[in-house]
Amino acid sequence: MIRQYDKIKDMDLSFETKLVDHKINEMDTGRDLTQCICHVDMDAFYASVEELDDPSLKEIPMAVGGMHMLCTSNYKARQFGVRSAMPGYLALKLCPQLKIIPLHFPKYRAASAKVRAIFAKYDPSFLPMSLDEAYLNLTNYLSTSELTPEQLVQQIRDEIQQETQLTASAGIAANRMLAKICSDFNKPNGQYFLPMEREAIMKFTSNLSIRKVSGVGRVTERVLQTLDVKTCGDILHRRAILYRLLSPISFQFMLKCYLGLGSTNFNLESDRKSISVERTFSALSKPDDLYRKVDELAELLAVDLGRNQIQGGKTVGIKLKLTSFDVRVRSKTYPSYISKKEDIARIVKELVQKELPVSIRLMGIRLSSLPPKVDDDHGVKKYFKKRKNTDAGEEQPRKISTVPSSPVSVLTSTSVTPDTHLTASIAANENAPSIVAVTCPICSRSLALDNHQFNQHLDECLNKVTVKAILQQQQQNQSPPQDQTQGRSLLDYYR
DNA sequence: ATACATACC
DNA sequence: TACTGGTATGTAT
Repeated sequence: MIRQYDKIKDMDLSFETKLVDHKINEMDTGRDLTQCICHVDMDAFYASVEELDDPSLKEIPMAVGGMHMLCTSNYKARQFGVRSAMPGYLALKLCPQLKIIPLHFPKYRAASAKVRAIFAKYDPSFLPMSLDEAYLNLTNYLSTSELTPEQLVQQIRDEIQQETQLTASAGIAANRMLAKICSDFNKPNGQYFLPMEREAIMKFTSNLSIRKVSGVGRVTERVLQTLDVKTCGDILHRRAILYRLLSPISFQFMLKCYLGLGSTNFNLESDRKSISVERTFSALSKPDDLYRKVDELAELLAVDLGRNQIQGGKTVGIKLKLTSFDVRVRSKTYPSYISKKEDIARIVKELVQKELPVSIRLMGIRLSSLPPKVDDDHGVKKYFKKRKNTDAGEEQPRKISTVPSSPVSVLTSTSVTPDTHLTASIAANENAPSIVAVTCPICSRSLALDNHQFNQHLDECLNKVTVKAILQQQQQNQSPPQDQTQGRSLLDYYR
């Protein structure tokens, strides 16, 4: 990617900038500020539950988990650098006095149930993310109450503390992405309210470390750092470069970060794409042992399928982690849906067999290519539910990576007007709202339009059908483009 | 369609 | 002793 970057960093990207600005404007205008979303996060949940049972644990550094992995640590332990997701033995090196408590899931589930009962009072369709974390849509409740969002959330947190003697932190904002970030701001036992207003949100994101955004991990952070993007606000300055370097999905996610856009939709189950189970164990290599594992996992997966009301999947996959820690993933797709545990086991065994001989410490099996979710809604409701609207996008960011090249050059390369002319025209347009002759980069037509009209024209031009048609036409009319992949990203935006 | 990588908790 | 474990999904080939 660095090479790609070097190649384009000195190029004239004013057209890309224009295109991206158009997109930004569109997204900004479509912003939904009508919802009040709250993210509640219990403080050091498992550790706090353990402290309830044994208050003496509060006085010492303590963590919950095992030698292989810790799930949570109390705040005393965090002072030593003991974190969740850290192997216990390593934590002991940092903090030899650390007391490690084994997991007691039934207790955590019981505590979680109490908390969830409270959530349900304020939002019956609250969205639990794990035992200790949930999103609430407070819009409805607030509309029937005199309380401000902050007062309401304070009340909810008070209630949690009364009922469970556990503390929670919360974030209140216009969407899930922002609420999640806010819940981290005054942790532990605090809350942060980000008003559901455009200006407040833009100010908030402008200085917000990109790493705070859920979905941006260590790797992505580093990649972005290379491009001088540290905060969500930085994305604006680098928008043209990002547009050229990132995949359409990643780029759109970047724009959402910049604008502080996120989902307000709580229906996660609707677009699940796969279901899987995996287990780690002490090294196995005898085929019989492996096949026994397959049967165990197939059983678990079949149960999970039933519990989630999933009919089956056409693709069956395995994951093997060798004792060398290498990971192998294999899969096979069938014309019909696989769901019975016997069928799963049989296919998985075939896949495993091809990998023999192996010595593994983990086996996972997966079903994907799931059937489209059956909509059991009757009546008019479904017409509202089904709309996979433009923005409905969950927080689905993940992989940042390069896209081979930009679609723009292939589009402009066919236009009668050279790039330089085009950008000059647009630039002229910028400062003088008068009518200027431009060549539309999409349809190549010469147009006499003012800035507003030009944008409107872009709108019309930039829809799936038009773009597809044009790309097709270009492929016919033109000697093969230097780069076959070029049409891709632009199409993907409007798919 | 398949393999691999990153992220979250 | 020991670098987690379970699930989802984006991206490259």
